[in-house]
Amino acid sequence: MTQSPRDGRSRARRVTLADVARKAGVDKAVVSRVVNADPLLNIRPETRARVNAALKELDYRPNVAARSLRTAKAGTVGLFIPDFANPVYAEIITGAETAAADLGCALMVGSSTAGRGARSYLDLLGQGRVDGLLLAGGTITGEEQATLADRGLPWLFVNRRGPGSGRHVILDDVLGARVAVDHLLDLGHRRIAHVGGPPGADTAHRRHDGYATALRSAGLEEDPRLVVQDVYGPDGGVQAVRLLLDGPEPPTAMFVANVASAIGVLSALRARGVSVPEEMSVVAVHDLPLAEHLIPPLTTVRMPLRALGARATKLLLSVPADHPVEEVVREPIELVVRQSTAGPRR
Amino acid sequence: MTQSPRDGRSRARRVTLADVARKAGVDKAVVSRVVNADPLLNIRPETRARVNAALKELDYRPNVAARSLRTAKAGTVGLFIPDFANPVYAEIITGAETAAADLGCALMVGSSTAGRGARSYLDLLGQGRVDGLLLAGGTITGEEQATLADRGLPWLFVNRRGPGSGRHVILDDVLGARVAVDHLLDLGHRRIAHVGGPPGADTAHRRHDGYATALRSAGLEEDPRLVVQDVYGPDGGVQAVRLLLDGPEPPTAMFVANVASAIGVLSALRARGVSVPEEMSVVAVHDLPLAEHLIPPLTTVRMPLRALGARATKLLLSVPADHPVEEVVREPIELVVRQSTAGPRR
DNA sequence: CTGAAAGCGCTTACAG
DNA sequence: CTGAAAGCGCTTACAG
Repeated sequence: MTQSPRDGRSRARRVTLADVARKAGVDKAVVSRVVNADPLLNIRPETRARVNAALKELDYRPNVAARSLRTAKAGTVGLFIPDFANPVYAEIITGAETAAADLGCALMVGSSTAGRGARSYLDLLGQGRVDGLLLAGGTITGEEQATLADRGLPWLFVNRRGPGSGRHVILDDVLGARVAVDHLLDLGHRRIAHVGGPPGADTAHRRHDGYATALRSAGLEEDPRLVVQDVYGPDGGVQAVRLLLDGPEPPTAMFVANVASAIGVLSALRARGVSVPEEMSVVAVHDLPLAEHLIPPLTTVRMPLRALGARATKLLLSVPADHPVEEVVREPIELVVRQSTAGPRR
Repeated sequence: MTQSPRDGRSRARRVTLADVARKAGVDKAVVSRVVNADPLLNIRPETRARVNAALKELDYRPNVAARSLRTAKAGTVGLFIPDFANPVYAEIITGAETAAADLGCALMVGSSTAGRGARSYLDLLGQGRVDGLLLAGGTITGEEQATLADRGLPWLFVNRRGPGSGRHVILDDVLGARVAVDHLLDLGHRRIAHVGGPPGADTAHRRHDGYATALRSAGLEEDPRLVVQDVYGPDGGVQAVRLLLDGPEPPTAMFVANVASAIGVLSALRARGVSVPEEMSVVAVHDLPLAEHLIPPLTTVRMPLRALGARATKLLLSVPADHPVEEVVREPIELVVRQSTAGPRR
């Protein structure tokens, strides 16, 4: 605790509403209304001009704490993610950040990587630090959810459906998966494996759905030996390749639920001497700048992650906390064909 | 503007200090001192117990806005980065987040990806939203820096030296580069290229320094035709490979200033049929989980990015704004040898 | 050892 | 058309 009087903040006293009011020769209530563009304010143009001049001259900025205290609104939305290192969340964050800024709000992102998990993040939020909380991916315990509800904090699950919450915004993962699998089917593949996400993940569930649906539409039956579930990430992909290639009748193509897993899939295939796409086609969900530079460049399905983050932010801020939100973001999903997919060798 | 009275926040009135005081039968000043563990408070053990019981029973959480208004401290530190998608920043963020939490602070991260750049982020911060600002990477214009100073907001450059600021925390990039280049020298390489970062980047400058120093220590002279500067990122790497391989006397090894560029280097080398490490060794700064799964697995120099983020946060919060900070984080730098480096073919 | 009071900087009915 | 006043929930000298 440095309690020095010269700690840099006290340098110049901040400009307050009262300063502006004095300079403009009006009451601070008037200044407040001008600042907030109160539509009910009926003010003489010359008075408004005087106020605006004073505002500008003194470079007035409202004190956020005072405003928050008075209005019981923080002007901030929280976003909780599992890990900053996951580029999928980077896209969601960017979308949320943009939307929040458009609404005049700040965004406060927290992750569980910092160690203590969602609980300690919730503690930090305290009372009034955020107006609502976006919960992206990861897992929230029942206790944590109860804590949220206790605090009267509106929350919204992003990219996953919460346990019976009825408050979530997701992407059309079923369609995304279908697009990927249809691409493989169009190329002529019939033995198509699915490198799925972890059993607990809602996105994994929905992508598996899309995979099954696509096969069915093509008159194919799902072969359980061709479906592997593992963590999203390179290690999951490595593991999946081992299981799939050691099976009795290996696939000719793989639909990978996540681009991070696909990185592991490509490296494991190479390590085993399986060439892509000649001997194995690979397509994954989520496009990243990286995908183009993998070896070979990876065919992906681009999902509207930014739109997801933006939409979630808007809904969190506009829909009352006790109303249900169950939205699927309908921005276009795009197949990005690169060099990891080709027809099966015959 | 939804002005509905049922907006979810008003559901249950929040518990205030006064509620706790009433329940415990003391004045709220006492509760405040207990909550904040005021060392000057001399309180009868039984009174303290009563207060603590009431605190727990009502599940009291201080109102951050009220506290901030009173103390003129936000309890939040801001971190501004160029892009969430860059995994290097992910590590810095995680370090900062952990340190902030340890100090009882929240972290507010903003990026310039959201469009409007540093200026609009600064506007959002308004007055009192953060106690200080960490500026990682990227570029800050003189005007922006002036704005910062005007607001009396302490700031600190992270992983770069600000223009004459005298307030920064960086890593020992010179050493990191030396470690990488020494590794190549030890393997027997003599024609070692440098795929450097953009001319404006301070880290690029320091890594180039380390490269030059290492060569000199080995009695070698820097060949300007073997040094290429380009953006940090796969595209920069692709570009660099083209320039280097088309030269008169191509290198046998490449020291790449950034792992993101190395991804492009590997893919470009492969596209040109140059095998790694047989015909070309590649080593890059920054280790990522990804590096192990590149083809071939990439040899890297692991830099203490988390420690950097953590240290910067601590310094920002403890060193007065008008004092200089010029620190190099001395956590260990580690060479991670994988399969992209080998002796030169002869 | 504990209480009463002032005040941080705003916003918002209300009065004139 | 503009002003005076109350109050959001804290913290902190100060009084007793």
